[in-house]
Amino acid sequence: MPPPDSKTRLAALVRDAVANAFPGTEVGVVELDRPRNPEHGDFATNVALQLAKRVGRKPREAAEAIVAALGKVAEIERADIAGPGFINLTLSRAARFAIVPAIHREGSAYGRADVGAGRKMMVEFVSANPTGPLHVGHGRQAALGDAISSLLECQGWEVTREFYYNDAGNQIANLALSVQARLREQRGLAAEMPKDGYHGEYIREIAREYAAAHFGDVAGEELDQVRKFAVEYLRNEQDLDLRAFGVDFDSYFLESSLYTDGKVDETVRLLEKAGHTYEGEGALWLRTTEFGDDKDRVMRKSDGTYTYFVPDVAYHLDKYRRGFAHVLNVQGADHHSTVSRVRAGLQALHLGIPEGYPGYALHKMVKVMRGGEEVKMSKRAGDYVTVRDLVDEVGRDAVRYFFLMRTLETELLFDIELAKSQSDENPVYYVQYAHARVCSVLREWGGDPASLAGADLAPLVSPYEAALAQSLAEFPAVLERAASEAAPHYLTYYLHDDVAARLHTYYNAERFLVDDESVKLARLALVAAARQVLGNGLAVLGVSAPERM
RNA sequence: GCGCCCGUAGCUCAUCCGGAUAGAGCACCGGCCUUCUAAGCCGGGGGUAACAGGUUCGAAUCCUGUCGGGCGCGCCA
Repeated sequence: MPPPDSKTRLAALVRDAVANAFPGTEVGVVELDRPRNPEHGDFATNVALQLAKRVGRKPREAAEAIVAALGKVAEIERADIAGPGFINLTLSRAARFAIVPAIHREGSAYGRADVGAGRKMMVEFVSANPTGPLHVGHGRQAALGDAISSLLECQGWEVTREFYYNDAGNQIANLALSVQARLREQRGLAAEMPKDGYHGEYIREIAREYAAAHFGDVAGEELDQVRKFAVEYLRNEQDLDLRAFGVDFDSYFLESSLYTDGKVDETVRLLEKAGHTYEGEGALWLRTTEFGDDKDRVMRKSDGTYTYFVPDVAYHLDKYRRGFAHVLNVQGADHHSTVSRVRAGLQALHLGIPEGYPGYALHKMVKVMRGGEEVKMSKRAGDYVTVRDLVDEVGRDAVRYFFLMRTLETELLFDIELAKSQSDENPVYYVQYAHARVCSVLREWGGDPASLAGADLAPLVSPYEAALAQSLAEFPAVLERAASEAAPHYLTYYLHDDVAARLHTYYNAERFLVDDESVKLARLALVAAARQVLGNGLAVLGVSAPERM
């Protein structure tokens, strides 16, 4: 394991100082912030402000007592009291650059942690129904789910990426009827699209493919056969799209298997046995209101079939039984009502499943703009932008990065013209370019990068170098936060604003391949460490880190 | 009507587990390429953080209300 970074170490020192200055006072976690203003040192803490009232002292006096108790420490060059009572800490140079050899030592493992301790975690995402190609919303989800999975893996979780697809139910029936109608149409027979049919061009394509695969088989238009063909066809198309997008799943789960394996029936029996069901209006209901839902839910309709709610509960019970005590479902926010419903259903089983199970990461939908106008998307009308379109036109890296830059709760605006015509301005290039630039410098230098691990860093004196080293030291904390909050955007902003930007600034301010050998090696060691962090970060996001651009 | 989310620069968005002067990209203005990649760097203009209260030494951040927007409220999935 890596040694604690300077921030952790400083926090511990301050904590001890507080304990010494004010014996018997509960300190809790000491927060260290990185001030925006460099004059405020490398780290600042507000402990004195928070403690002042409790210890009956003025904030500045409390700060003075803490600084006095801190005494002289090798890592800290200065401890100043500022403003209402902030304590500003300035690191010694050695402490500031200690991160550089550590990064060289750890290489691609730098930033990893072990909070997961090898425990199993399932991330379910995309889970598109096989009724059409993947659209931009699925693209956002694919990018998010994959990045969140990678983040969790970085934190020591054993992650399984699962895709759940609904291959049963009305939507599939409509798909089959739609294809069948096109098929008959193409054969010159009487045909009528179902009321809720799918009108996209791809339905005609499936019909043509079907006809080609069943040449001369005039009778071969039975619904069941058409349905199987269409589902298989679309599943394959979706897989191709996902592969082109660089997303791989560990497992695919079929909703239909819940019926064939008897898991739906078993779930119903368990719920009845637990005593939370009742008959009413010809249907079987579950009292989900007893578990936080806002109204009771129908389990079995009066026609004898189940609502989607039952297989949903059966599916999550199955996840739990497969040994996934930790599950994160990445879904569109339009599904948020299912959260309380599924959890209520699981609680009603009385099987000891935790209340917050499963976890959810809900994201807002993607709004597509074309030429300044919103593209209204309708799946049934077949009018929408696919993942394939985006990857072909904008490029995989740019699309992924763009999807990951936004917080989940923001509606994501994807301007097609902008993405296409100005793809050079996409932030991903800025980050990739920073990586390529360092590669270029190291190529030019021609030495062995591994030899930089032991470089003497004393020649590093500029503020650009201090700032860059500080940013590099924050990488593990950024990963930790991004993983625990399922928020990859923390990582995209960090790579862009804190690493790439500082690297570009440094690049413009100083030359690396200077005559003075010791200065050269020190600078190369620093930028090589930056390259490592960029590479590690981009790998987590599923974005390539090019050596040349 | 009820529930969840959102409202920050001309535009797209960060910051939000309370901290010091609210940041970045695009757009606009002015500088920087005989030098390791100018897809870059430096500087400038641009803000009542929707609005009104409250809590606090301190609020974009927490609480309440109002207004505006999105999503969800089926024996559809």
